[in-house]
Amino acid sequence: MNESATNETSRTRAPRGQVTDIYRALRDRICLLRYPPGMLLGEHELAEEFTVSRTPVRQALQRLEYDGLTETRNGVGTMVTGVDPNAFRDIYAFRLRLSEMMGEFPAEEEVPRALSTILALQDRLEVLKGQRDMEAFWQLNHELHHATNRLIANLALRETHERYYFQASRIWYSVIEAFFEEQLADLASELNEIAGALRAGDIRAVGYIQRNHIAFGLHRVASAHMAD
Amino acid sequence: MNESATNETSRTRAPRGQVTDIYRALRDRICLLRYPPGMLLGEHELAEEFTVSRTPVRQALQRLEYDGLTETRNGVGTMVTGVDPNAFRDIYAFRLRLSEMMGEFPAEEEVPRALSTILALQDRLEVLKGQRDMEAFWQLNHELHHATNRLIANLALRETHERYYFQASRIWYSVIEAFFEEQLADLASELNEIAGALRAGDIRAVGYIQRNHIAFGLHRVASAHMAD
DNA sequence: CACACCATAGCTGCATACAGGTTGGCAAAT
DNA sequence: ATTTGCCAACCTGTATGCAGCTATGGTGTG
Repeated sequence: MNESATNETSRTRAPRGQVTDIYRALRDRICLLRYPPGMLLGEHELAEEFTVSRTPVRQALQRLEYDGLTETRNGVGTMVTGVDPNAFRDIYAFRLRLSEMMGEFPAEEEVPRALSTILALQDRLEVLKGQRDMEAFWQLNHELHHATNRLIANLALRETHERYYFQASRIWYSVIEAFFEEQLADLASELNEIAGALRAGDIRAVGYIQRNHIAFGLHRVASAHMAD
Repeated sequence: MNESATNETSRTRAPRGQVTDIYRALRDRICLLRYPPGMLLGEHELAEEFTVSRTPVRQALQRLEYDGLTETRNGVGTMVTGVDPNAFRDIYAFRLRLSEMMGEFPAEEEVPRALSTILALQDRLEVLKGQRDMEAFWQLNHELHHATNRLIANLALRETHERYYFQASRIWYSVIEAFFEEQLADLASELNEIAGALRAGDIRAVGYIQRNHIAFGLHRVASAHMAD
């Protein structure tokens, strides 16, 4: 099991060292829902897995807590945070606005790379249609995010865009299973639209496409919660 | 010397413990420029000052590094980061957009408290006009920021607004002295305008006022850098 | 006198021991 | 049988020792 294959996230201010590796591994596990909300993590246990002492593990966990992905309580452990409905609405509303903003800071030179990434993702999505592989689906979403993130020329916006993507990604937990086919179709058309926009070199359009699909997802989650 | 008087910053996800105290104290010192860019901090030294071991100090320093306020190099120490002109432009452009966004998430119930805070700040600014007390000026700016920050009803936007405020505040380092009177006058009119907007209950206006004054500051910094 | 090399002091990164806190279960009393 | 109080196991928070790295100053040589 090669955990170090954290596919080189868009390093904004490239930090280095094994702490960052652990951080990324845990963050991906949380966002890929292999560590579902409410799960309790032990420092000693993780230290054993990564073959280090508790110290670097603690550092990684503290960064996760700072990101709002976990919550550490003395004498208990570190828990993957759940989904606070209020925070959830805030994050989504904010992400809508961030996506709309993307077009204001276009990184033109990244368009070719992004396009080729998107095309590759389309192929992989085709393969996915037969199965019901959640994790692969998540991975695909992640890579789409990274591809579009690189189209942002503004460092601050890019950081924020990424930050809240990770926070938002866990929210699908409750709806992912119920709406799997719909989301698959949605992602397919999103990829299509983005490919078209990139061929036209229109980064602003990419932002709006992303915004709309975030809104669709928001609607889906909202209706799922109505059903409660 | 009572360092624990870190005037209770707008706790978004209230973390507690002495690590956070140390973090806030150091962050304020950096943003108040008592620790100027390039300054080297030693863990042992800080540990002595706060009467703790290196461990909590290290945690605070790591959070500062994560915020982009410091940079830690092995074998050397932790250095207060300088001002990268590119990052500087990005942060300012982003902050402009964030301020414009404020009006979309108004926290109406906070208006009275904000107004009374602003009025108090006006009085304190009057006192300041005679002297040339940089630190008091900074403190005033900080409190203005906190007052307006509370007017944002969206947690994600509020966090981001705060995050980049702290990053941006250090940038004035190079211009603060040259433009002190101008900035004093600017702050006075900003307070006036905000007071007016708050009396009208118009939070959107507060955002636009803030946006404009950020833009003024940006122009000032830019022209100062032209002079190089 | 200039330059290169090396030793050394000081710093951060990591590991580990200890202290403080929380939880769950067991036992005893009602 | 139920409830209550206590204790023990486990977990995080903190302190400290050690290893690795960096910079600097002094020394030896050209």
